Amino acid sequence: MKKNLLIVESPAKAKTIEKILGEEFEVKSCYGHIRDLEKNDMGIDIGNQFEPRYIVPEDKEKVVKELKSLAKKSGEVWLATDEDREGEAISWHLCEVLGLDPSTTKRIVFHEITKPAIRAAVESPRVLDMNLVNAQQARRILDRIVGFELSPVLWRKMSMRNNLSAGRVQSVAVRLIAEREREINAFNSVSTFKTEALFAAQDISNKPVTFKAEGSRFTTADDAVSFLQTCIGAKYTVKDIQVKPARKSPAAPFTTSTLQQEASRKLGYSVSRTMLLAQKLYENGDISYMRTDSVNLSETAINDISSKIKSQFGGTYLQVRKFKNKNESAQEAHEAIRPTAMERLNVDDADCRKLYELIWKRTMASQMADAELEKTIAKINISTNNEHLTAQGEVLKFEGFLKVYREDRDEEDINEEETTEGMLPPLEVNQELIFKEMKAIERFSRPAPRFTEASLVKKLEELGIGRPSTYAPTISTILKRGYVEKRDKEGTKRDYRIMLLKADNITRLKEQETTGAEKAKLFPTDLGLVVTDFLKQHFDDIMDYGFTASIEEEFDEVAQGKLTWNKMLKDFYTPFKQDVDNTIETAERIKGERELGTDPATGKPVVARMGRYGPMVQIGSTEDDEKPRFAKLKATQSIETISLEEAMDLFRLPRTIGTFEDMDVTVSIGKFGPYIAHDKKFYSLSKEFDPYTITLEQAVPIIIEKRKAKEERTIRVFEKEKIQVLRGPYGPYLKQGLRNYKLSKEQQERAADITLEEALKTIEEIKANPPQKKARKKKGS
DNA sequence: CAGTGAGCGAGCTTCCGCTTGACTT
Repeated sequence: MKKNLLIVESPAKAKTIEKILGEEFEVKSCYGHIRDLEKNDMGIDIGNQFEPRYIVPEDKEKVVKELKSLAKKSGEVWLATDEDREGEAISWHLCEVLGLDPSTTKRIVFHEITKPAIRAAVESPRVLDMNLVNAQQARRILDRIVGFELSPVLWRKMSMRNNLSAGRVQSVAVRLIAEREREINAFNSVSTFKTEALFAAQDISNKPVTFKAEGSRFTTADDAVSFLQTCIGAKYTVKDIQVKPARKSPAAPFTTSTLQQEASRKLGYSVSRTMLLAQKLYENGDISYMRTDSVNLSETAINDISSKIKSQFGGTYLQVRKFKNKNESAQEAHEAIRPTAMERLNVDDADCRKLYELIWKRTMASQMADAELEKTIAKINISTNNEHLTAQGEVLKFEGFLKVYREDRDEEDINEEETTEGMLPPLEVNQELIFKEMKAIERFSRPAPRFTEASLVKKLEELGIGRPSTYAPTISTILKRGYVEKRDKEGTKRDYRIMLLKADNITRLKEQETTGAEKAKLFPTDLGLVVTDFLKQHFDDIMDYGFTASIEEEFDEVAQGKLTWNKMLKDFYTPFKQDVDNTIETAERIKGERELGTDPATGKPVVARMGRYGPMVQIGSTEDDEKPRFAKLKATQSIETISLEEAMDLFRLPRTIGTFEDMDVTVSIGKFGPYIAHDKKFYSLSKEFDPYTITLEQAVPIIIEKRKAKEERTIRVFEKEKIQVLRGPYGPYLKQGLRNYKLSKEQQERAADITLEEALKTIEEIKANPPQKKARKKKGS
């Protein structure tokens, strides 16, 4: 009997399933989508009911060919792609390409790669759900329309660069970052004065300890001082003690988004690094599938985890839990991310180990008992006024899941008020306390922090925008387009006031703190801000945070057969296309201009705006007789925040800072950043030097150093032919003019002896037979 | 390789969501 062919999406999955199914089935993978819309003319016949034109992309031709020939040879073809909208569509495309009848071809689904789940699936095949397929087609076509109509609008209206893009997901992601930045810029920090007292006491073993109690907050320094004055000479008595039990529960097992968040907080990984390592672990069979929005664990997995918890910590630590997805947009085609075998505590690959451990711990904790705490709150009376102080303590009574795992929190979720920490010494009601000191400390309110990659993913997921497979690529896209930058920001120093009451005396102190320092955060560029403003102004509905959620509702209606996909698209397209046409016709070019003031020297206006080559400042206007002066903004400056003073500073380049070897040394900023020019040669400046302040004394050693480095790199020179043998990071190589040529291993070893003849011959050979670059993707034809 | 900044218009770019590899100027 011929074997049946079962097709799944992922090759790693195919291997596992083949083992489970045995003789009857050959299991193959189609590597995701096998067809896509043609790129020419959008790939859609808009006038003809939005009829899509599908093609097999070049990089999928091989897979499709193989599947076709296998399908011919096999018995029956079974489709086992993921059970969600995209998976259903992949199965339909397979039918179309392999010539299968969608109304009879066997379609099976499972949410976990376990023997019982797959056996059960094979027992009850169904056929394709064409409504679900149509919902996917509607999703695909709408995204194509939005992307391929909006992007060209930007090309027309922006004078800068020509690979700009816009889309349902990326443009909203940029908007989130842009708006957060403006919130931060507009934030007015307000300070309040937080009071706290220190008392001396003895702990259980009679050791002297101090503990803290908090009082009211005051809005002004005077109020705080007045309060401290009323406390002079006071007695402090415990008025009331409350002891309350409390519990903490573990977080759900990982989804793609929560894994990215925790790997970012605990390990400092970027979203793409996390996915790369997770992919390795998955391909190695160490973890379940890593692109998932489900928090569900299979029965098989729960049994495995349970027995591991029992053997390692004992039965009191076990608490089997079923987690539910909060998120409505979740499609739950897979399990949560978990180790495939809990007995494996670690993996060999050093790069993957930390991530694996994180997944292992989170998975264990999710099925462990609550942690039990005891919270103590003591209220303390002040004899000289009506205020009171509060001391809080917390004791862990039973560790529960905290034995293995504690979830980190985002900056923005950390509430400054929560200061419960440590234990309180034993206290009794009516006990008089030994007062040491009381402080009123100035504290400033803080704006919301900038997004990290991971906190952006969290926000997108909350809004139902994007999918587990696209979070990492979306971030790459907005970075690549230059809408957003990932960087650190140095903090600034700030004074804060402290009023100290000690030994019946009040003293005023001043201390310094650093504020606003950020690491690996997402900042919008001027380009991102300007494009966001433009899109919001003209395509408000697409930029709305609720847009995806609302069209998802319509896709659901299509999936339920209550709405036809063509009608849905028509209702969307008619007003959208009008907006597009309107915008092309009437909207002004995007400039993002901001007036900064007038140039003190000439009285001419100074503006900051987007130019052809990026953000810049300009003195005078192009209509003047005299040509305006231009200067590029520094990387950390923005059109929105640059001051007139900072702008005028930019016109200080190029500077001549002195002479060396009888020739001028000048400093400027060029295409490749700041540089020193001397004797018609250029020397790039490293970050530690500021071109605006660098001195001749600093510049000369740089010139000498670079000359020396160049000499050391040079192995041989054939002056007349302009050929050099140079030492590079990958060993010796040839350079003629501006082009580099590789030397063979054998040639590298005797680089110093290479003759002019041999060099010329090598270059000729390489020119005649250029090294194969990776084949460029051809456009859909 | 180290400057540009008007408007015109060749010919180019672009979306989101499934999936993995093949590269080291």
